[in-house]
Amino acid sequence: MPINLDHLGELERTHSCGELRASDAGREVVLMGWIAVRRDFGPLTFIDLRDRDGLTQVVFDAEDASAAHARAKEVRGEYVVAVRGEVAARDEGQRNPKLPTGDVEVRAREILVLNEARTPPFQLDAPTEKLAAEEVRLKYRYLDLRRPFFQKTLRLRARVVGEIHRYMDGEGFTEIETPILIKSTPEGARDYVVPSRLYPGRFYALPQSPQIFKQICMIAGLDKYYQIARCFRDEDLRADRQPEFTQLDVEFSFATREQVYRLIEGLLARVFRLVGAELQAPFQRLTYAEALRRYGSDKPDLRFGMELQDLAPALEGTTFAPFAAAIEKGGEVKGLVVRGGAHLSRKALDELQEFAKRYGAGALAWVKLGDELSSSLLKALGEEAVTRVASRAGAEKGDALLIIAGRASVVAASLGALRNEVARREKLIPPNVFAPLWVTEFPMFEFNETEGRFYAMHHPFTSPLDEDLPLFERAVEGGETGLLGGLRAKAYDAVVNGVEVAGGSIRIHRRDVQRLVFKALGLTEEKARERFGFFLDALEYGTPPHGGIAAGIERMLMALTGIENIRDLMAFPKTASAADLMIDAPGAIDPHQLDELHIRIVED
RNA sequence: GGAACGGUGGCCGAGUGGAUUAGGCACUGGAUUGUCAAUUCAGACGACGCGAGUUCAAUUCUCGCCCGUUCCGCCA
Repeated sequence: MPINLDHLGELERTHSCGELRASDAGREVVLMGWIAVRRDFGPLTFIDLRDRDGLTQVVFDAEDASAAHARAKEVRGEYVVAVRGEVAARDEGQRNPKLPTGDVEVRAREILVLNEARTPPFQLDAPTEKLAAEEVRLKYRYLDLRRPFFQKTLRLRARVVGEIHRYMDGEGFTEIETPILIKSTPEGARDYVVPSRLYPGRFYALPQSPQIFKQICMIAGLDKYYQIARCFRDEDLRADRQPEFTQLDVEFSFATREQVYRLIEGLLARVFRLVGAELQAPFQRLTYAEALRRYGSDKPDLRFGMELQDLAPALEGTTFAPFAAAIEKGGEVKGLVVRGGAHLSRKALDELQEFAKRYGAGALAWVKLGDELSSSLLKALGEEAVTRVASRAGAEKGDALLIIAGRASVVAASLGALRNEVARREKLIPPNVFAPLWVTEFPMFEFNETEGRFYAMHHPFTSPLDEDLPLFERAVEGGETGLLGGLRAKAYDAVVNGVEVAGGSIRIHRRDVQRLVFKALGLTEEKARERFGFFLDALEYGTPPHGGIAAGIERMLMALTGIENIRDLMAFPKTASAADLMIDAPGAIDPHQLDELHIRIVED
């Protein structure tokens, strides 16, 4: 049934719903917001009024203000109202310690109903475990975002971005915008593409990152560039990946790696201070090779130990086929010690094996040092060998040892993932700890087995280590292609708590080195010209040495808050199949629009 | 491209080869002067994701598809 609405008129808010305290008692205030809940006691009615700042309890007393009280009976959940009244300190026993405003209430003299609301499709104040499915919440995103959780995280996000601007400005960087409609470049992720109306059959691409433009800025003498840039990648999604996301993009001239490290350490320290966390600079450093060897990951979570142990030395001469084969073929046998893991059940170990198999592991062997020794390897190796392996790994009484054998890449991937999984399950990750590090010396190239050729691990503009340059020349000009896999790049990632928050490199500024890279990638001079001609030209007009980094805003927030889902850190995210459930995108377009764009749809 | 898990009223959630198909929240009306996820009484609404198959009978079993989440591949 319809309710007659009041006009806001010239009435103005005096306070938000989150800021009144006992010291405000006696003050006449005007609050505006949404009805969170109404509690009706007949002549006495309470309303929790909500806005972005919090909740304030408003009391309507039929004796004090009968008109307002009657009006308050008509409002329902999510109605929008303005309340004028007096702040009153609550009596002992009536305070609500759960609310910052819980020591006061507003005794209403007047209520204006500014808008009504349909009954919401889901409960905004449901406890986390009873929260409506994300599918429903994404469809009604504007309601979901009213929840304090999003009000809080989105404002934190804004504060982070604000802090970044202040820091970069203070460091003398110039904010420069680069275009969104650009051209598709080969390699890297799939592009999102925009058809051109004026050029039939031609397309713009949305940037995967402003990479080339920021290097052009360096060639242009802008010296210190930054931008908070939207990036687009048409690849399958994950809990930490969205088709569009935001990066702090940075590039500066005459850059050394050490300067980049210092800049970003300062930035992350400032940003993390917003949540009261102190990051110790300089950050620890691990080379890519060492990170993989010790943690099985190029973004190790250093909040806990549990390093991978090489068990091959304790297995010399073993006849146990899986281990013997792995070692013989140049693979590895490695394990990780789970402190206090002897209690792990057979079922739990089976689950962990299933987990490891996703990463290509053949099997998961285990040893438990409980009251008595138990192990999946007891029959195959015998008690003595099992004990030797366990002691080699550093396992002690009460521990468990998890072992995987196989190709080095599989052992690293599966044990690295297992390390995180076990730490999470066994609660071995200390709370409120932040462990930042730099991973350095990434390989220049990565061999793609399916395509039988090398790809740039970072991107094709990444500079090799100076000392690897002679090797690089030999590999490319001397045809010793096999050497490419061993070349190291001036590339680096910043990692916090296992989250890759930033990645970058010193770039190539010399035309001759750039030529070598293209050649190594199998790009002919003509192909390179066709795709990057303008850039290769630019490189020949006095390019300063330069380098930079890009830091994912959402990734930073994940590390900062511990929130594991990127969708919870963006206002309007897409589903795992890249759909927007609120606006129902992507959508079909008008045949007339298709004509204009010279596009015909082919049904398959 | 592959895999796992899930889809039951507006929301959460139990359940079953067959019967009037739990319960809670939300909703509507009443009672109610200190609640804060108020309480209480009454009421109304109304669902088994879609399609095919098996069966006398399918929300339940089978297959395919769609949607959501997570993971592998992919993401320079």
